[in-house]
Amino acid sequence: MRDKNLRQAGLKVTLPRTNILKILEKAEPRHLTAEDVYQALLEQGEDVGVATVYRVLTQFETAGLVKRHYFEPGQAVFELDQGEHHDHLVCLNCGGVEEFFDETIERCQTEIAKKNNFQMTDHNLTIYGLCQRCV
Amino acid sequence: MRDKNLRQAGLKVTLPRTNILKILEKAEPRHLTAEDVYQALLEQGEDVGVATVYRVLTQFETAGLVKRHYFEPGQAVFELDQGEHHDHLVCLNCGGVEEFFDETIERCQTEIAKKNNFQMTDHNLTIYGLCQRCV
DNA sequence: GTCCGTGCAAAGGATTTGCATAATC
DNA sequence: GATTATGCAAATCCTTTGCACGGAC
Repeated sequence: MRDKNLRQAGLKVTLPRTNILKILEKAEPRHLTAEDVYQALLEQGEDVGVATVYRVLTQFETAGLVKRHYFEPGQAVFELDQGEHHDHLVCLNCGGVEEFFDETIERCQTEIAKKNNFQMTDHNLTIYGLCQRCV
Repeated sequence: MRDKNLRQAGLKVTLPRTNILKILEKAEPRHLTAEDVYQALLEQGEDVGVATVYRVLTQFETAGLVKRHYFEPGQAVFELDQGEHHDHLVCLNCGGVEEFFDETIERCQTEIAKKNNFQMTDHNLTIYGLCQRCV
Protein backbone atom coordinates (compact mmCIF):
# COMPACT_ATOMS: atom_id res chain seq x y z
CA MET A 1 0.00 0.00 0.00
CA ARG A 2 3.06 2.16 0.28
CA ASP A 3 3.50 1.29 -3.38
CA LYS A 4 -0.07 2.27 -4.07
CA ASN A 5 0.60 5.72 -2.66
CA LEU A 6 3.53 6.09 -5.00
CA ARG A 7 1.65 4.88 -8.03
CA GLN A 8 -1.30 7.11 -7.25
CA ALA A 9 1.15 9.97 -7.16
CA GLY A 10 2.27 9.02 -10.64
CA LEU A 11 5.68 7.87 -9.51
CA LYS A 12 7.38 4.65 -10.44
CA VAL A 13 7.94 2.34 -7.53
CA THR A 14 11.66 2.25 -6.86
CA LEU A 15 13.74 1.19 -3.93
CA PRO A 16 14.85 4.68 -2.86
CA ARG A 17 11.29 6.00 -3.02
CA THR A 18 9.84 3.14 -1.02
CA ASN A 19 12.60 3.42 1.53
CA ILE A 20 12.25 7.14 1.96
CA LEU A 21 8.50 6.84 2.34
CA LYS A 22 9.02 4.15 4.97
CA ILE A 23 11.44 6.33 6.89
CA LEU A 24 9.06 9.27 6.87
CA GLU A 25 6.24 7.06 8.09
CA LYS A 26 8.21 5.69 10.99
CA ALA A 27 9.92 8.97 11.82
CA GLU A 28 9.70 10.06 15.42
CA PRO A 29 9.82 13.03 15.63
CA ARG A 30 7.93 13.34 12.38
CA HIS A 31 10.00 16.26 11.11
CA LEU A 32 13.21 15.36 9.35
CA THR A 33 15.82 17.23 7.38
CA ALA A 34 17.03 15.85 4.07
CA GLU A 35 20.24 15.01 5.87
CA ASP A 36 18.31 13.06 8.52
CA VAL A 37 16.64 11.01 5.83
CA TYR A 38 19.95 10.44 4.10
CA GLN A 39 21.59 9.26 7.31
CA ALA A 40 18.70 6.96 8.09
CA LEU A 41 19.11 5.37 4.67
CA LEU A 42 22.83 4.91 5.16
CA GLU A 43 22.21 3.35 8.55
CA GLN A 44 19.98 0.73 7.07
CA GLY A 45 22.74 -0.04 4.61
CA GLU A 46 21.20 1.52 1.52
CA ASP A 47 23.50 2.69 -1.21
CA VAL A 48 22.02 6.06 -1.99
CA GLY A 49 23.15 9.57 -2.85
CA VAL A 50 22.09 12.85 -1.28
CA ALA A 51 20.91 14.02 -4.66
CA THR A 52 18.36 11.24 -4.79
CA VAL A 53 17.07 12.10 -1.35
CA TYR A 54 16.46 15.69 -2.43
CA ARG A 55 14.95 14.64 -5.73
CA VAL A 56 12.60 12.17 -4.13
CA LEU A 57 11.54 14.54 -1.37
CA THR A 58 10.79 17.23 -3.93
CA GLN A 59 8.77 14.78 -6.00
CA PHE A 60 6.88 13.75 -2.89
CA GLU A 61 6.20 17.36 -2.10
CA THR A 62 4.88 17.99 -5.60
CA ALA A 63 2.76 14.88 -5.32
CA GLY A 64 1.34 16.10 -2.02
CA LEU A 65 2.76 13.21 0.00
CA VAL A 66 5.11 15.41 1.96
CA LYS A 67 5.19 18.91 3.36
CA ARG A 68 8.34 21.02 3.46
CA HIS A 69 8.87 23.62 6.17
CA TYR A 70 11.49 26.30 6.68
CA PHE A 71 11.31 26.66 10.45
CA GLU A 72 14.87 27.74 10.75
CA PRO A 73 17.32 29.17 8.26
CA GLY A 74 19.80 26.90 6.61
CA GLN A 75 17.78 23.81 6.10
CA ALA A 76 14.30 22.63 5.34
CA VAL A 77 12.46 19.94 7.28
CA PHE A 78 10.06 17.44 5.79
CA GLU A 79 7.07 15.66 7.24
CA LEU A 80 4.59 13.20 5.85
CA ASP A 81 1.44 15.00 4.75
CA GLN A 82 -1.43 13.03 6.11
CA GLY A 83 -4.11 15.34 4.99
CA GLU A 84 -5.07 17.16 8.15
CA HIS A 85 -3.57 20.61 8.27
CA HIS A 86 -1.84 21.65 11.45
CA ASP A 87 0.53 24.30 12.71
CA HIS A 88 3.74 24.09 14.70
CA LEU A 89 5.42 24.99 17.94
CA VAL A 90 9.18 25.02 17.46
CA CYS A 91 11.59 24.98 20.38
CA LEU A 92 14.52 27.27 19.73
CA ASN A 93 16.71 25.37 22.14
CA CYS A 94 16.27 21.68 21.37
CA GLY A 95 14.75 22.09 17.93
CA GLY A 96 11.78 19.98 18.93
CA VAL A 97 8.54 20.41 17.03
CA GLU A 98 5.02 19.99 18.34
CA GLU A 99 1.85 20.24 16.34
CA PHE A 100 -1.45 21.88 17.04
CA PHE A 101 -4.66 22.83 15.31
CA ASP A 102 -6.94 25.71 16.17
CA GLU A 103 -10.29 26.13 14.53
CA THR A 104 -10.59 29.81 15.41
CA ILE A 105 -7.25 30.70 13.90
CA GLU A 106 -8.08 28.81 10.74
CA ARG A 107 -11.32 30.72 10.38
CA CYS A 108 -9.63 34.06 10.97
CA GLN A 109 -7.05 33.32 8.33
CA THR A 110 -9.67 32.55 5.74
CA GLU A 111 -11.38 35.81 6.53
CA ILE A 112 -8.19 37.83 6.36
CA ALA A 113 -7.35 36.36 2.98
CA LYS A 114 -10.83 37.23 1.76
CA LYS A 115 -10.66 40.74 3.16
CA ASN A 116 -7.37 41.33 1.31
CA ASN A 117 -8.60 39.83 -1.97
CA PHE A 118 -6.06 37.14 -1.58
CA GLN A 119 -6.51 33.68 -3.02
CA MET A 120 -5.00 31.60 -0.27
CA THR A 121 -3.24 28.43 -1.32
CA ASP A 122 -1.39 27.70 1.87
CA HIS A 123 -0.69 29.14 5.25
CA ASN A 124 1.85 28.60 7.85
CA LEU A 125 1.78 29.50 11.50
CA THR A 126 4.81 28.80 13.59
CA ILE A 127 5.21 29.67 17.24
CA TYR A 128 8.81 29.87 18.37
CA GLY A 129 9.94 29.62 21.94
CA LEU A 130 11.09 27.22 24.60
CA CYS A 131 9.39 23.94 25.25
CA GLN A 132 8.59 22.58 28.68
CA ARG A 133 11.88 20.74 28.99
CA CYS A 134 14.04 23.63 27.84
CA VAL A 135 12.66 26.47 29.95
CA MET B 1 17.99 60.74 14.55
CA ARG B 2 18.98 57.89 12.32
CA ASP B 3 22.30 58.12 14.08
CA LYS B 4 20.59 58.10 17.42
CA ASN B 5 18.92 54.81 16.53
CA LEU B 6 22.30 53.36 15.78
CA ARG B 7 23.93 54.66 18.91
CA GLN B 8 21.06 53.47 21.06
CA ALA B 9 21.59 50.08 19.53
CA GLY B 10 25.20 50.21 20.65
CA LEU B 11 26.54 50.50 17.14
CA LYS B 12 29.09 52.95 15.94
CA VAL B 13 27.79 55.37 13.35
CA THR B 14 29.37 54.46 10.04
CA LEU B 15 28.56 55.22 6.47
CA PRO B 16 27.37 51.75 5.47
CA ARG B 17 25.14 51.50 8.52
CA THR B 18 23.54 54.87 7.99
CA ASN B 19 23.03 54.15 4.32
CA ILE B 20 21.49 50.75 4.89
CA LEU B 21 19.16 52.15 7.51
CA LYS B 22 18.14 54.87 5.10
CA ILE B 23 17.40 52.36 2.38
CA LEU B 24 15.28 50.26 4.70
CA GLU B 25 13.33 53.30 5.80
CA LYS B 26 12.55 54.40 2.29
CA ALA B 27 11.97 50.92 0.94
CA GLU B 28 8.74 50.37 -0.89
CA PRO B 29 7.85 47.56 -0.66
CA ARG B 30 9.26 47.38 2.83
CA HIS B 31 10.60 43.86 2.44
CA LEU B 32 14.02 43.58 0.88
CA THR B 33 16.51 40.80 0.34
CA ALA B 34 20.15 41.37 1.20
CA GLU B 35 20.78 41.48 -2.51
CA ASP B 36 18.15 44.22 -2.94
CA VAL B 37 19.87 46.30 -0.31
CA TYR B 38 23.24 45.70 -1.91
CA GLN B 39 21.97 46.73 -5.33
CA ALA B 40 20.36 49.84 -3.89
CA LEU B 41 23.70 50.83 -2.38
CA LEU B 42 25.53 50.26 -5.63
CA GLU B 43 22.95 52.34 -7.47
CA GLN B 44 23.59 55.28 -5.23
CA GLY B 45 27.26 54.90 -5.98
CA GLU B 46 28.39 53.46 -2.66
CA ASP B 47 31.50 51.36 -2.60
CA VAL B 48 30.36 48.49 -0.46
CA GLY B 49 30.72 44.73 -0.27
CA VAL B 50 28.00 42.14 0.07
CA ALA B 51 29.63 40.92 3.23
CA THR B 52 29.06 44.26 4.89
CA VAL B 53 25.42 44.23 3.94
CA TYR B 54 24.95 40.88 5.59
CA ARG B 55 26.97 41.89 8.62
CA VAL B 56 25.06 45.10 9.09
CA LEU B 57 21.68 43.49 8.59
CA THR B 58 22.54 40.84 11.14
CA GLN B 59 23.67 43.48 13.61
CA PHE B 60 20.46 45.39 13.03
CA GLU B 61 18.49 42.25 13.63
CA THR B 62 20.30 41.58 16.88
CA ALA B 63 19.74 45.17 17.88
CA GLY B 64 16.03 44.82 17.16
CA LEU B 65 16.04 47.41 14.39
CA VAL B 66 15.21 44.92 11.70
CA LYS B 67 13.23 41.71 11.31
CA ARG B 68 14.36 38.85 9.13
CA HIS B 69 11.86 36.55 7.47
CA TYR B 70 12.18 33.32 5.53
CA PHE B 71 9.06 33.48 3.42
CA GLU B 72 10.51 31.48 0.60
CA PRO B 73 13.45 29.12 0.43
CA GLY B 74 16.76 30.39 -0.82
CA GLN B 75 16.84 33.82 0.60
CA ALA B 76 15.79 35.84 3.58
CA VAL B 77 13.97 39.17 3.42
CA PHE B 78 14.47 42.04 5.83
CA GLU B 79 12.13 44.77 6.98
CA LEU B 80 12.48 47.63 9.39
CA ASP B 81 11.09 46.67 12.78
CA GLN B 82 8.91 49.50 13.87
CA GLY B 83 7.65 47.90 16.99
CA GLU B 84 4.17 46.83 16.07
CA HIS B 85 3.97 43.15 15.37
CA HIS B 86 2.20 42.07 12.22
CA ASP B 87 1.84 39.06 10.00
CA HIS B 88 2.16 38.62 6.26
CA LEU B 89 0.36 37.72 3.08
CA VAL B 90 2.87 36.57 0.47
CA CYS B 91 2.02 36.31 -3.22
CA LEU B 92 3.54 33.21 -4.74
CA ASN B 93 3.48 34.71 -8.19
CA CYS B 94 4.85 38.22 -7.90
CA GLY B 95 6.52 37.82 -4.53
CA GLY B 96 4.63 40.80 -3.18
CA VAL B 97 4.12 41.06 0.57
CA GLU B 98 1.21 42.64 2.42
CA GLU B 99 0.89 43.02 6.12
CA PHE B 100 -1.98 42.49 8.51
CA PHE B 101 -2.72 42.26 12.18
CA ASP B 102 -5.48 40.28 13.82
CA GLU B 103 -6.24 40.61 17.48
CA THR B 104 -8.13 37.32 17.68
CA ILE B 105 -5.31 35.33 16.17
CA GLU B 106 -2.79 36.92 18.50
CA ARG B 107 -4.90 35.96 21.49
CA CYS B 108 -5.34 32.39 20.27
CA GLN B 109 -1.61 32.01 19.83
CA THR B 110 -0.90 33.09 23.36
CA GLU B 111 -3.41 30.59 24.63
CA ILE B 112 -2.03 27.78 22.54
CA ALA B 113 1.47 28.43 23.79
CA LYS B 114 0.18 28.40 27.36
CA LYS B 115 -1.80 25.22 26.81
CA ASN B 116 1.34 23.50 25.51
CA ASN B 117 3.58 24.78 28.29
CA PHE B 118 5.52 26.69 25.72
CA GLN B 119 7.35 29.89 26.52
CA MET B 120 6.66 31.83 23.35
CA THR B 121 9.38 34.22 22.21
CA ASP B 122 8.17 34.84 18.70
CA HIS B 123 5.56 33.76 16.25
CA ASN B 124 5.15 33.91 12.59
CA LEU B 125 2.03 33.61 10.52
CA THR B 126 2.33 33.69 6.77
CA ILE B 127 -0.50 33.25 4.34
CA TYR B 128 0.63 32.18 0.89
CA GLY B 129 -1.42 32.58 -2.24
CA LEU B 130 -2.16 34.88 -5.12
CA CYS B 131 -2.71 38.56 -4.68
CA GLN B 132 -5.44 40.52 -6.39
CA ARG B 133 -3.31 41.38 -9.40
CA CYS B 134 -1.98 37.87 -9.92
CA VAL B 135 -5.17 35.85 -9.73
C1' DG C 1 46.41 56.13 18.75
C1' DT C 2 43.37 52.33 19.64
C1' DC C 3 39.84 49.67 18.36
C1' DC C 4 36.17 48.45 15.60
C1' DG C 5 34.31 48.27 10.90
C1' DT C 6 34.99 47.35 6.08
C1' DG C 7 36.22 45.36 1.43
C1' DC C 8 37.81 41.66 -0.89
C1' DA C 9 38.20 37.05 -1.90
C1' DA C 10 37.85 32.65 -0.43
C1' DA C 11 35.23 29.27 2.37
C1' DG C 12 30.99 27.10 3.86
C1' DG C 13 26.64 24.61 3.78
C1' DA C 14 22.34 23.23 1.66
C1' DT C 15 20.47 22.07 -2.53
C1' DT C 16 20.52 21.26 -7.65
C1' DT C 17 22.19 19.61 -12.03
C1' DG C 18 24.72 16.86 -15.89
C1' DC C 19 25.70 12.64 -17.39
C1' DA C 20 26.56 7.70 -17.85
C1' DT C 21 24.76 3.59 -15.69
C1' DA C 22 21.14 0.81 -13.85
C1' DA C 23 16.59 -0.24 -12.67
C1' DT C 24 11.40 -0.33 -13.61
C1' DC C 25 7.44 -1.50 -16.36
C1' DG D 1 13.65 -2.89 -24.78
C1' DA D 2 12.34 1.91 -23.96
C1' DT D 3 12.05 5.06 -20.69
C1' DT D 4 12.76 6.93 -16.32
C1' DA D 5 15.47 6.92 -11.96
C1' DT D 6 19.89 6.79 -9.67
C1' DG D 7 24.71 7.74 -8.10
C1' DC D 8 28.45 10.41 -8.36
C1' DA D 9 30.77 14.61 -8.68
C1' DA D 10 30.78 19.09 -9.94
C1' DA D 11 28.17 23.34 -9.91
C1' DT D 12 25.20 26.85 -7.89
C1' DC D 13 23.14 29.91 -4.65
C1' DC D 14 22.99 32.46 -0.43
C1' DT D 15 25.55 33.58 3.43
C1' DT D 16 29.67 33.73 6.49
C1' DT D 17 34.56 34.20 7.60
C1' DG D 18 39.69 35.57 7.55
C1' DC D 19 42.59 39.08 7.04
C1' DA D 20 44.87 43.47 6.12
C1' DC D 21 43.51 48.24 5.56
C1' DG D 22 40.84 52.35 6.72
C1' DG D 23 37.79 55.11 9.50
C1' DA D 24 35.37 56.43 13.99
C1' DC D 25 35.93 58.18 18.60
